[in-house]
Amino acid sequence: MFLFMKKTAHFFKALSDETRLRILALLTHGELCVCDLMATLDLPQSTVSRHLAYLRNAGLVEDRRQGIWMYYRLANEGGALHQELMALLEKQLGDFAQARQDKTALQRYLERKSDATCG
Amino acid sequence: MFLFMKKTAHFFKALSDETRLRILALLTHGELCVCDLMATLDLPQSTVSRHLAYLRNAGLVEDRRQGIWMYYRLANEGGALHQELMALLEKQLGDFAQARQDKTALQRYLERKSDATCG
DNA sequence: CAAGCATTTGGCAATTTCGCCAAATACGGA
DNA sequence: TCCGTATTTGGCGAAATTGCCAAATGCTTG
Repeated sequence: MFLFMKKTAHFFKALSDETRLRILALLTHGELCVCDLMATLDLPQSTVSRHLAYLRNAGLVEDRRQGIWMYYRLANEGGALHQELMALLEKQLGDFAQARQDKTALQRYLERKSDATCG
Repeated sequence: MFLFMKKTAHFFKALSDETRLRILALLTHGELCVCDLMATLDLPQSTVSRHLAYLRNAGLVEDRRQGIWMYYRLANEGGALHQELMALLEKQLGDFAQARQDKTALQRYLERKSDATCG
């Protein structure tokens, strides 16, 4: 049921910030831990956490706790508009210069990351 | 070229307000004058004008001056993301309760409107 | 339960946004 | 050019947003 404009406006507001778009682009490659995101984006934990909370409230991501780590992934529930919009985003987000850069940074980080940490 | 996140974020920000979504929904029925919009939405001219300016800056609508009247319509230029998003919106905006209500109000207003005014 | 790491939340300053009134601007007609 | 109508813009206060630091919370392990 995605019939209320207020909710939809909130949904779009969640998409209206560059940092959140970067996070969503990274999440199109799969579930990630907060620490992965802060390392990749080079932002303080609290900033990343705030944006993730914003995305969760808007229904764009879902979280999962595993021990001390919180994993976030793209949400796949939602109404028709949500579904189609997410499909569109997953298809297009990778085209952004910033997203490509972030993807490289993520890969480099994941290679170096010790198995002892999350994931 | 819709490759810059900042621009895309701004685009989504334009979609993140209920009043602007209502305006866009009305414009899916065709070009409208500012006075049509303010009568239909029951909002002051300045408020409508500000939202239209916001939408124009974000590339979502185009304007056309005819005498003293300004007509606004949905923009059809833009990159792939813009195009697909607009198609999605035009398809779905009519499903909102508020949009249906506004559409009725618009029709009623257009019937009563004197031919002497705009349009 | 104490320590330590991962994460969230409180709070602050700077910026943006929103709705509205009032003033300015744009245009057409007398 | 002056007037009236349509529209935009300036400016105000209230509210939301953003990024960050610091403090609080959650969870696991000893």
